[in-house]
Amino acid sequence: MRIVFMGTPEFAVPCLQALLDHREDMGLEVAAVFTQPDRPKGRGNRLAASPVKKLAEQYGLPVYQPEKIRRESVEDLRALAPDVCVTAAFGQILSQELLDIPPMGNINVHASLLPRHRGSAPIAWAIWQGDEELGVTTMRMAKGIDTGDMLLKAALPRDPRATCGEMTERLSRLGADLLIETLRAMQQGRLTETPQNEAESTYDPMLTKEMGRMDWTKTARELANQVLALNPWPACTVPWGDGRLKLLRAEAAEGSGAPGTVLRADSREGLLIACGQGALRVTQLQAPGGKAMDAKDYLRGHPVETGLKLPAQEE
RNA sequence: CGCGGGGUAGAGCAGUUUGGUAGCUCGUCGGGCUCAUAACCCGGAGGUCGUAGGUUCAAGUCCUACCCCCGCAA
Repeated sequence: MRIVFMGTPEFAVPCLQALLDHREDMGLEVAAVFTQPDRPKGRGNRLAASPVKKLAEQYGLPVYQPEKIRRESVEDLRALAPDVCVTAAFGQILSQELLDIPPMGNINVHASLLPRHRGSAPIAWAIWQGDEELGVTTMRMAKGIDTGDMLLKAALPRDPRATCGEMTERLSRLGADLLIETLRAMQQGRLTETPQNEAESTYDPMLTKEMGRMDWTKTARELANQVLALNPWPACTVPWGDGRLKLLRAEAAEGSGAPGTVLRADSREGLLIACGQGALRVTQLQAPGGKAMDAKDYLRGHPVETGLKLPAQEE
């Protein structure tokens, strides 16, 4: 089975790796990899290859990095003559013209239990909304964003301590296994396609920095979900000195006071802040210019006054 | 040459401007108080101040080079 793989971030890496691992026993052949162009990144603004590109290069696979795949790559893809096209967090929308090329169709690995959480940040939104289960779905690709028929699903129970970053890692491995299962079923002709229930579908927008602002009038539980959901990016923040304090991990706790008031701040209790209902215990944070550390460690060197008031709602 | 912060006890920090025998909070060890304690009191251990060189009577502090870490922006 001749495959063209399209993916970009860390989440897509296990999928590509899985395809490569099953070249022998399943007769898979990765003909080429499409990924987003190198972007300036990090200190020094040097161009950085995507995680998928790095893996592809390790295996000497042909790499295509079109700025606009719909405009630039129709002929390339046609020439590659794939049987099937597999995508995972590629970051560009494929046109119908591209989707029509592989005779066995297109398979996408999406990091949610569809039809919930269509869109580009499904894991963060699932955590933020307090879903009891997170998961991955393999699907056919269709016009529209994440609207195609579903193939297989796999789920994990919600972990009240896990950040979006950590869940992304777990789900990426789950997704890779599910992809292999899906291809195996396809080869054996026992793949069933299930249309998504449009009534139950939700589409979640891309994350933005503004979403990291804290509304302390919300419940401690909601805010704890928000903190975990937005870690590592864009991260929840509160005004702090000349900059902003990042809240990286938190949990709902007991406590009451005017929303935004620091109730406790010591190396035993951590940073406890009053919410609309209950209080949020910040357990890991990052000060402006500093690195991430446990709240308890931070407070040893940077005493915080009890009673300090953070803005209950920003702008 | 994108902008910037930093490397000082196990942890988090102060001290560097105005060189002069290394300090704070927590942890840790021992003792005490207490029905008891994460509380309190007393006492102790623990640091070649990132590396190399230089200036000086004297360098954590000034100068030079190098290594490592991190934040922002994108």
